Amino acid sequence: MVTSEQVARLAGVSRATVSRALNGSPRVSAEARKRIEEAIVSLGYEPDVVAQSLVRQRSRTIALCLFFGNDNSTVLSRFGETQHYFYLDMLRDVEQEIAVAHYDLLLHSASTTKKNYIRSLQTRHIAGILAIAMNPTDVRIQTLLEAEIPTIFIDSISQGVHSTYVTSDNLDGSRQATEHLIHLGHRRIMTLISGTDGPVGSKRLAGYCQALQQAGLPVDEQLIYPAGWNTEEAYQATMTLLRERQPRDFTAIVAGSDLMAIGILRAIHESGLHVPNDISVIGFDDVDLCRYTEPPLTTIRQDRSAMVHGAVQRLIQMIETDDKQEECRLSPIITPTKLIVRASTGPAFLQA
Amino acid sequence: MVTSEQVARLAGVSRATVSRALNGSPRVSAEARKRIEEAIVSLGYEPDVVAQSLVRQRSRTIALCLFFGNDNSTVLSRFGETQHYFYLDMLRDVEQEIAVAHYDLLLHSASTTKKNYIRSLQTRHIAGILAIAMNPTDVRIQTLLEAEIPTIFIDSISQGVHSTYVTSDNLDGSRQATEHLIHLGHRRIMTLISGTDGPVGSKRLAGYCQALQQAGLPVDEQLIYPAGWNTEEAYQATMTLLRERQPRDFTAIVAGSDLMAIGILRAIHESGLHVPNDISVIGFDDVDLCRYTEPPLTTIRQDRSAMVHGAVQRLIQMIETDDKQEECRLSPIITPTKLIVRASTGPAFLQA
DNA sequence: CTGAAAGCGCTTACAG
DNA sequence: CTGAAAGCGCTTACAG
Repeated sequence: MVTSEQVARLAGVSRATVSRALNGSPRVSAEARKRIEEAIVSLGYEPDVVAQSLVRQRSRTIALCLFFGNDNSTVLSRFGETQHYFYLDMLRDVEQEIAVAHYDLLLHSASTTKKNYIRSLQTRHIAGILAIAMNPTDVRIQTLLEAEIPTIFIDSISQGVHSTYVTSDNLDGSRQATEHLIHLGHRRIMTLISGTDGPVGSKRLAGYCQALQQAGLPVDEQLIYPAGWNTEEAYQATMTLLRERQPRDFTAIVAGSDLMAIGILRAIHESGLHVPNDISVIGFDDVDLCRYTEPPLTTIRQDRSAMVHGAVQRLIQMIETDDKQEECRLSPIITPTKLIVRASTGPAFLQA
Repeated sequence: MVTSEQVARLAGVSRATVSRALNGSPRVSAEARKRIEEAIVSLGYEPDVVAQSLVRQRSRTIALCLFFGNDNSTVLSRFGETQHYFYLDMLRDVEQEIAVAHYDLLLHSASTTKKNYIRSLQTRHIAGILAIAMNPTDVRIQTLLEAEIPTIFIDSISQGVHSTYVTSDNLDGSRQATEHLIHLGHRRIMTLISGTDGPVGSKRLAGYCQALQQAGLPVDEQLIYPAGWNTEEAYQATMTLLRERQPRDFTAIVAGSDLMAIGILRAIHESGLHVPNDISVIGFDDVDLCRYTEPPLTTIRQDRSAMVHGAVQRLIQMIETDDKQEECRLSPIITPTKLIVRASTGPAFLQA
């Protein structure tokens, strides 16, 4: 490995000067800077990131913390589960943004105890944390808040001195979805909804209710059906629904998410019914898969790019003000949503 | 931050002894060890990982290198593309295995030049690399080989002093798939295949041919149709196929992958045909999604767990022998595949 | 503008 | 079995 010592020798200066040149200090003469740059190129020098982290007491690394279960699972462990596909789609944008900002991304596996978890983040001198928690009451959220490491939450309404959050306008999105169905003539609109105790589910439910009320339609308890976020539970719930509700008392379904909608579509198919002629279905998220469902899924698009961009910018801003020992309370970001019409929704006139 | 200095003071020993106790050296008295352990607990001490990495000249970090395009993209950047879903499913198993072995996983974004890429891995003192390259001629494979960092490749046939690979028995899997269709009475079996210049595609094509030959069926060039690994290209290819082949000269399709099969199913649906009554379709990989396609997809399962377990064990073994300055050429691992029958394949007697 | 020196938190021969 | 000392590769007051 080439060290700064070798660069210094070749350039005829001290390691201190090499370091200054590298870090853009103004206190380096033009000649010295030139010789150093030449030496760096000819030796193929690149500073040792580990040594830099030690002396700076901070590495340019951002840790990803995904709390999807209540266990001490690994970051990606539950990505195979359909309820998390949306966040997965998000992850690649996260990596891209973080790379542009010259940070590394660490998938650090949670250790057994709460305290150790923070400690291990600290002993790695993590610069910041990007956190996604499915369960709003997950104790690890509080743990992160206490760690005093700059943290940005996605879809968790958690704020503090070193943390803030970014989320979609879930209420408005769900309102648009429901409104779309109302415009198509639907009057009995079911919603299969998840996590109404959490920030995402509760807003989506509220948006559904708001659209009905604005249209002068009653909010019927019978039309609000709870289910898990995943495809399988949505499938099971729909099967139950179609079996029990005879004659059927709804003509459309607002799904809590796209992956739930996929389960719903499957249940409707299996029951010998047609989408959208018999039942219209609308999703939420706009994952890539929507184009390939049968039929292609009408949905509400979350602006992933805006969410990720906002999240990373906020996080880096927190890291930098933290470096200067300043306090920094940043406001959250709420990104807009948008209706994407495909083929799973249609007019209600075909129904009884 | 609690340091080893503080632990040493509290335990009445030197930092050297604390370090020895921590690293399981036998040269520590029972009493000293006991006092040190107590001090560690009472102070909540955990060693600084960055400092350890510096002095050991090696961090307990494994870098993930995914080369999916020919660009300098980030690790996850192309995961939204359907052709990579299988590897994504794999990634969570990778993380799990690596966590169990007490290593961290780094998503390190590729820098611009070939040389810099290795340098930046080195300046981070990466212990090992887990690499997946879609394109067998990707120059970065060679770059990795030259880096002399322990590397395990998945699905790339690359070996060296510090590297080996793990892959499925793609030939046998594809043979099983084709045989399954032959057993169902199909005689004109199409294959939509990708990357026949690479290790995966070429083996799958070979398996298809082998099954036909063993059954005494001719290998007809007309039945081998190249397409990209992704859903969209498979969809387009199938649409073209169904349009151009009138009357249709095949009754079944062996897809290069599950995600290709999804595009194929969609094209068949849109053409007004039925799966499996008109055309049988079989995939490859057995991703989670297979259960939710319409109809559920018959496929060949790759043993992800075995692949990942083998990969991580091999990698760690290489890291450890590398630590001892020993040379270590490990043999590759070829994991078995298995036919999973669902509803997208059926008997051929319904066709003309 | 520049260099000598101290220090980040650990580990590891070396001497005892 | 144990401690003092050197060292991993860098940065940063400090003095000039």
